[in-house]
Amino acid sequence: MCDATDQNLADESQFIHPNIVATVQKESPSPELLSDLADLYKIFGDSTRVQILSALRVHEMCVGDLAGLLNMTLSAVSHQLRALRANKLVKSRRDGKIIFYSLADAHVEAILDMGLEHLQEINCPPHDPHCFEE
Amino acid sequence: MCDATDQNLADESQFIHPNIVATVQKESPSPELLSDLADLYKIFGDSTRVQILSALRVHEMCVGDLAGLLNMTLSAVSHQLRALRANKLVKSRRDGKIIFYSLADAHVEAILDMGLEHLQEINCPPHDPHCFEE
DNA sequence: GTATCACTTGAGCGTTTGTTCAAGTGATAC
DNA sequence: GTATCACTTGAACAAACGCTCAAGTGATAC
Repeated sequence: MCDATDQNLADESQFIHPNIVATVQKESPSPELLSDLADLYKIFGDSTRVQILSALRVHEMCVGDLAGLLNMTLSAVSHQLRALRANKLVKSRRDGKIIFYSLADAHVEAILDMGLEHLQEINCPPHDPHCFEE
Repeated sequence: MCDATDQNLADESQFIHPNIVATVQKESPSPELLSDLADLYKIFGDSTRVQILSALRVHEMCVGDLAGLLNMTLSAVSHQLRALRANKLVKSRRDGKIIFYSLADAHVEAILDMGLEHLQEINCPPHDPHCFEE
């Protein structure tokens, strides 16, 4: 743990509220970890990849069927599957000539659900007073 | 240009496993909703924005302090705050000349936590000795 | 009024990203 | 062996993205 008087970064030179900045510096995760977090969300931040993940959530699928479902080329889907594989969000098994893809673990589903929940909240739910205007 | 066998449902025409595709089509959310979901995650998919959100989670902050904390220009931070505002992930209040930003609601924290949890699972799962696998 | 502060906004620019196209790999069938 | 199928991969290119710079806005102080 850090000393409470340690303000070597948030001193009086440049900050309007140095004490607040010092507190935030202490309590927020490191920029490196947050950068990894951003990289993870970046994978979910594409329509094609989210559609693939959402489809695989229902059933394992081969690349050709995924391409037909999304109305995209085999190559485009394969490129995105590569990104999903690299980030361990999907796994694959081979059966003869066909390769079946499926979600890597339950965490992927949880992340999808979390986002869908938030979307519903944002779109002014019927009986929720937390509906901002503008 | 579509061929004569192109149909709106997954029949025997182009798919290797038409019944699987049909099931997925029925059970997966619409492409429009999934596109909105991708747009939401896109906001979380940038290191600067995640750092801002993570900082605001600890305490409300003004733009200048955020810029100092992240070691970025006022303009760069303001541009990202605009994106966060547009997606209702942060809210602001004015106090004289200073504008304080804070997280819009608890859902934002939950999404951040979900991602951080997943990162920990990926790096060193408790029962899996498969660390540093590639 | 002018000046300053805190912040926003638009244009410009280099970097990143996602798709297409063409070529290549690995497995099955003959 | 050759042929075909299912899929992958690398290069290329347009579109989207994030930062910088300069100008602009709104509030306070004088």
